[in-house]
Amino acid sequence: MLDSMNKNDDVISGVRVRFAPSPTGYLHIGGARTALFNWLFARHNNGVFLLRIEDTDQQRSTKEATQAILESMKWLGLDWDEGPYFQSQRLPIYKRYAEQLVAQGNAYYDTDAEGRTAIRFKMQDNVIILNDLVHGAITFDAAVIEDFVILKADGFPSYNFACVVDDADMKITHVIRGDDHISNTPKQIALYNAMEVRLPEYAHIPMILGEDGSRLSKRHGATSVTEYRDKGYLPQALVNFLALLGWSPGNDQEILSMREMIEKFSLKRVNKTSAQFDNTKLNWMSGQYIKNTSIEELTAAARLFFEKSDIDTTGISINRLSRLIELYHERFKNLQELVDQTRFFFTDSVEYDPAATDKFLKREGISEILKEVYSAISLLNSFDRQGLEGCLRDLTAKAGIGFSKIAQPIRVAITGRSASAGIFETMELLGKETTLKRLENTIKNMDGITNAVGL
RNA sequence: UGGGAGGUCGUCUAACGGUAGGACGGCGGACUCUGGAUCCGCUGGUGGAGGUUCGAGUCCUCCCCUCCCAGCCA
Repeated sequence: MLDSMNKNDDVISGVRVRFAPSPTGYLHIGGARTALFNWLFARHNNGVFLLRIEDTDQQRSTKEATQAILESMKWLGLDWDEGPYFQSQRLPIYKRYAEQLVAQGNAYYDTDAEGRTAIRFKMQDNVIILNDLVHGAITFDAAVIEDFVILKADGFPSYNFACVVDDADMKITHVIRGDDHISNTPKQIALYNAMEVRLPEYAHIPMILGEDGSRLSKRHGATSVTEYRDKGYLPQALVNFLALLGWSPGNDQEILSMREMIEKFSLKRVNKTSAQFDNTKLNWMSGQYIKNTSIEELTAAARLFFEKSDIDTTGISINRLSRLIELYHERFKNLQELVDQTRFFFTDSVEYDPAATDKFLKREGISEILKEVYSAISLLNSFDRQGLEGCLRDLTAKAGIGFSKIAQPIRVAITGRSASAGIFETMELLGKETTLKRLENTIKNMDGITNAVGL
């Protein structure tokens, strides 16, 4: 590393860690958090972070999943120094080690009822102690662990074996992974011992659960990094949020840049308790990041996002689009919300929220009020926020009504919604022509309705 | 069932054995334009029962609950 991100004196030298997903689906947020902790640990210690694809299940592994995982890693900003290595390309290595274990008497050939012959590792009757960096010492009685397959009949290694062979071969110094692997660890330690390889350090980090406290699965809605990207979350926001699931910097600071996370990250401050993924708090954090992002940056990102949402922005200048973003800057928590809130800006056929029209338009006297608004502002020479405010406040003052009496009907008429950015700013941005047209259409529709009812 | 891990506000978290604090949410105000924006305030917790101790979220015992491993899945 040319520019060392960490100048603290707690740096461990020679650190090599890895993230080793199996390519059976998208990168989910639990895996992303495991990758993040490994990455933070590597960067904090100026070590090496490598990627290894555990594609040893020929049925379930796909090229598409591998691509999706790599893309998600890049999107999150988790760059790797080595790899990706593919276990499917290392078959001879596993075979060699497995046969050596057989030769040593630590493993044996075993044929099952279906006639498939595999190599099975023989567990001893000893006590195995795992000194975990997060959990402390954990003791296992190896006698209760059954012999397990290390090399399958198809020549592929099983998980525990491939993991140990590769971690040893790739000189991994710290194994940081989900604590669902704690129960696998005594098997892996037994393998290390049989292979006479030095053990890595272990840090088993707590799992991330769904919002109902159960293990993450598809029925929890969005669980993959890809889905959060597609909803328009900023990668840094998701990273920051994930970092704080199971780790804290030791104070009350919640918004941390990548650099700060790297500086402050320590396995000592990783806790043992699983965390439920709370989308509501993610939204809050995402909103914080949106607010801290410049209008220029947001405008560029928003344009891409609008296009992906089938909203044509080609006729809208950067200047005009950035004015829209500026108005809504503090009102959206992800780009999808921006799209939902500002659809009215891009179309002449505004979608009207029925609840909003019921509450603010389909009321007695509203049509008359809007007509007055219409004629008042159509006389304005400078259709800007100051001119509009002066004109409309004047109108309500003369009529002796509260300003919200006209603000809400106008808002619904021109945006279709009961909540929006400031009403003068919105009218200014839409422009005189569009504003008047929408008011006119609204008035026509209302009169049509009231006439029909015979009022 | 056997083995393993873990239980602090609804959620994420903090607390050398020494006043259980922060954040999100929720609720309530304020903003003579909305609120799903912003600001302010409030609410709410150590799974249960014993024990050790001047003092227990923290240490001990028993119980309860959740999750993981026990696949030729990872």
